[in-house]
Amino acid sequence: MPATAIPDRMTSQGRRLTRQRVVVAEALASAKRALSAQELYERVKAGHPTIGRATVYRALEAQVQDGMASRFERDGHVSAYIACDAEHHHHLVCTKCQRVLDLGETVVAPLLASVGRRHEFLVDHAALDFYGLCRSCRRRR
Amino acid sequence: MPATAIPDRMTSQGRRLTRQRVVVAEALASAKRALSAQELYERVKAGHPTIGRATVYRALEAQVQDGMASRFERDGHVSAYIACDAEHHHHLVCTKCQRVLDLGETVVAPLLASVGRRHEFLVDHAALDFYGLCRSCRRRR
DNA sequence: GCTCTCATGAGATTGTGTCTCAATCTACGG
DNA sequence: CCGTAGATTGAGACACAATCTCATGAGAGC
Repeated sequence: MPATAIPDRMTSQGRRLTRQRVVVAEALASAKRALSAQELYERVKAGHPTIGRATVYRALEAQVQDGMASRFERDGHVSAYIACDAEHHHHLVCTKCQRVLDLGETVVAPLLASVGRRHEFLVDHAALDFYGLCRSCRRRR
Repeated sequence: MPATAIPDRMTSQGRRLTRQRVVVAEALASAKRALSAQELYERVKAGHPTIGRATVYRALEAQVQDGMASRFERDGHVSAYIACDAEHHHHLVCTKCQRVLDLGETVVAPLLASVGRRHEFLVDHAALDFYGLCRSCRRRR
């Protein structure tokens, strides 16, 4: 039960604050791991049976735009989402337990800079997410 | 018309050399830019009207496995493919003209190493592809 | 409260990618 | 050079995530 006022961050861009988006944001924040839109939809639906699939998709898209969540690709062409703070950073995704570790921008900044310099390439965004096994899943092998 | 003997690289893993896979490989190699499976299917079909969609998908998958092509995600949950040599490397993808520049493994190796060290994370694979504007598209703005 | 919008929800629709299976073709041994 | 075993193909059906539509319902400023 975080004391963080999640709703405060959801009214940017003239967006209205609705109960549904709050519910989706709280569900994602409490998951502490990467979830696909479908998985999140099912979780939310347990407590709010009338919520629509499209609403969950739209809420997730809004969260990504507002910097409250991050999206990346899971095997099988499925988007997965993880709640995160607004600072731009990247992730280590455990392909087994779906837990996510943060990777600070400072670690990857040198790489981004050298790429832009060496190739005269204007980097818009980078898929800088690492997939593998986290420490505990690694030991369990 | 490259003199490179493309077929020589397609018989690994007990795979049989078929006309269809050669056609797909040549089409991708001559594209010089990233193509989705669907785009490639349409190109190939122009010269070989009886080829099946599934065959193109299977051929692309085989090429990725054999290190002859690389796959990455385009917006809208679509896989795109680019022909490349067997050395493992990453890419700079121009989101406007779909041309692809290579990014040598040496540039990203330090990052991979530091990630594994600092987080005790066993990196299986990383989405280390950069999306943005290449030099010529950048100037055209 | 009222009103103007925007958001929602239910389902249809889209589009990528996978699967099935009989017919066909490759590779290889004789 | 031919025959056989088994992988590959092609056509379409299928699975699935994601998007779109549009009437209904709810947010926010007055």
